[in-house]
Amino acid sequence: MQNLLHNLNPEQLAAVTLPAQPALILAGAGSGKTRVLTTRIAWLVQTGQVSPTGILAVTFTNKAAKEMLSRLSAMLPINTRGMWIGTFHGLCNRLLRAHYRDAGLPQTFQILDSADQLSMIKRLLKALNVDDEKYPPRNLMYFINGAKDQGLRAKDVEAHDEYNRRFVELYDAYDNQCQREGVVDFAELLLRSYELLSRNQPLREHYQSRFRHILVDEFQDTNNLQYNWLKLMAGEHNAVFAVGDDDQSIYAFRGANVGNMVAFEREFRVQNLIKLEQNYRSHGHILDTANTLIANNSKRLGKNLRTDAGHGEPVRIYEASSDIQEAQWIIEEAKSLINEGALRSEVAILYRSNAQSRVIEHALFTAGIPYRVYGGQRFFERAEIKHAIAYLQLMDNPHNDSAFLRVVNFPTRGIGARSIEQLQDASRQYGISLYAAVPYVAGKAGSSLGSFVKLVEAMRFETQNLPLQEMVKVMLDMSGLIPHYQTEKEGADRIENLEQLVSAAMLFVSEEGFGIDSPAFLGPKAQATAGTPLPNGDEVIDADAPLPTVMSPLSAFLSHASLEAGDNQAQAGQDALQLMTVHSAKGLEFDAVFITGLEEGLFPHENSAKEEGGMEEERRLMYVAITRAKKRLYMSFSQTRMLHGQTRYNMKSRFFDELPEGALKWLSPKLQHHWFGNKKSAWDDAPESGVNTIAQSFVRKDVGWRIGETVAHQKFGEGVIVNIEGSGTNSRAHINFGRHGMKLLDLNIAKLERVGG
DNA sequence: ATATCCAGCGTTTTT
DNA sequence: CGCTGGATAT
Repeated sequence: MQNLLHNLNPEQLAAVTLPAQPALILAGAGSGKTRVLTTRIAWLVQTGQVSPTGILAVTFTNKAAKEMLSRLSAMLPINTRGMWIGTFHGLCNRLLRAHYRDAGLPQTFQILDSADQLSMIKRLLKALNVDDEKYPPRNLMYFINGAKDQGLRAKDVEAHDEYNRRFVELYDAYDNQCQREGVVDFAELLLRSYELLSRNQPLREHYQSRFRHILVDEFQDTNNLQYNWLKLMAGEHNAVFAVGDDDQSIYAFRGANVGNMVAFEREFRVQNLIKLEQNYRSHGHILDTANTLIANNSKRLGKNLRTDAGHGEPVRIYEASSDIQEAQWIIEEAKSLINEGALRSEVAILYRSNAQSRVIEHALFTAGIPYRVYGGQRFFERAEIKHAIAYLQLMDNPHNDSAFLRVVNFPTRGIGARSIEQLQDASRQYGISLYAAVPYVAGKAGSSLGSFVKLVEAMRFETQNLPLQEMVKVMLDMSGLIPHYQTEKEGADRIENLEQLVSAAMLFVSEEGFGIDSPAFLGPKAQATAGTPLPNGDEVIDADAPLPTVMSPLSAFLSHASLEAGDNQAQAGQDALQLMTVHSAKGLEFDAVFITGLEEGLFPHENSAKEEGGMEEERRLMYVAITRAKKRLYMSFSQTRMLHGQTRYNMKSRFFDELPEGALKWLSPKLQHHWFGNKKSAWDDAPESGVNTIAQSFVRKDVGWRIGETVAHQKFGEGVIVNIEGSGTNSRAHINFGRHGMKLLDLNIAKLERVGG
């Protein structure tokens, strides 16, 4: 135990060893948050205060859960089985699998990912003859998910007008359809288990008496439903240990509610509030920069990071003439960092929106520097994998209409739109799944559909009692997917991925313990004598009953495929520069970080101005970006940028005005906007020549002002001339005043001053 | 049933 | 600019 606690600072130690009471840990960036969480669990177990089965630890991502698990097994001699450590969704899935009957779900219920959900909604709208111009599927999806995240069923949603009433109706119809098909979306996993626990008292009390300690990671990211779920699990007596950082709350747009931190403090009457402000990641100037910036936010719980590391290097700021030139500068700097011995994987290039990566990628590609872009397509999201998964889904639950439609005619087997229409009519008429409706379709369509049903049934029959990876192999053989892709020109990669699916299944079996000697493979009879009672309504059984009794390996694998879509970074393996959005950088750290495109409209993003609290969220995002850097931080912005096919002239980000001058070093002379003045500007010697010539073509000498020029206005401050129209006494200019927005000013009336010229 | 064209659109994302 | 999805042509 001494080992466990040594090397903790006083605040960390205090947090780790708090009594079994509600606690809120405000953990700043790089303050050892994960360490505190895992050490707390290890300490509780090791001091005998709680058995491993009494621990419930919740995270948002699978990555975080895995990290916690692996650190724990390094700390504790005992195995971590029996602890519930996972994502909200993963844990809810576990709960629902164990108590599927009480939850009103079929044993083989399947999980829709966002793409499945959207296609299901589209299908529903079509079936109900709803105008999808008036009710866009995407909006309906947001509506449904938003309501579920608030814990609201269709009947609970208040609609104030006809339009919204229709949304509510469609929400209800959607839920009914899901129930018919035996599928649940992500939000449903949470809502369903929330409802299960709240109406089933014995079950609730069972879990409440089990989980004495509930630990929550990234608490600032919880939505209202998750918060209420936690409240239910905690009951009156369990100790909730919430760790979070309000300054790093950047997911309001998807329902996260920072207010949960304050609510938690109040509702749980938190007596133990500990701030972790000692930062072990960044050098002083970087930290000062972060602190000074975030101090501009008014809604904060209050926290100031400190470091023992010394000032370190100043934060370098660079003004580029164009996005292309910005990219070239980044690459030059990155090159010299690497020459100085930096690892490529320790250098990150961050941007606000994905579209910005293109220019940077292009430059990196040309320069032949290995790089890796995060946020690409994930393994289980690939089309060929989705098709294979759909076959597996049909084998496990043939009433999944989405899966049915995806592969009924893939590879093509002569089942066209007309056959499907007939089938959908029948399914609607009898209120049954497409699969079940097949016998009701007559004629040629009926017979080709019939042979598809026979195929699925043959797959089920052939794979009975086979290990999971063999099931996948048989499915691949019988489906005809591989021959189909063999005839495609780009099919080789797809076939390779399909083969990887077999490996994924194998890996899953070995990791999750669905091995060959697990009861699942002993067949139904052996299972019945294995002595584990099946869950039913009369008896509370714990979700720790050996999983195969509640979930077949196939069901488990399909859950895994939906809940953990796989790696989302390309070209893993080699040492490469790291490119990603600021959002995906959260939780990571790098020796050197570039924050790029720091311009009004981009970062802070223009849309954030419209939203309540939007600007503060952008500032937190900037805070997250800054605090990713350990030793060296660069920030850059550009005077012109190609966005959506047109050139934009942006002001530099307002965030520059909120940084401590003493910690900064401007690499380019300030105020270089006089492109066409007498002085030679810094980038006249730049390797590319596009910008000046393009801009020059817009010079309007007759009105005395130039496009791209920075001007100052008494009321609006500094702005950039974006366009000039008219001439002489009738000339007006569109000027981008950044935070004051775009203005159209009469050049003969407005009193403008040149800036820097 | 597949290829090709064009209109429309464009913040952030995990499960 | 570059992608997606719907509509049309072969």
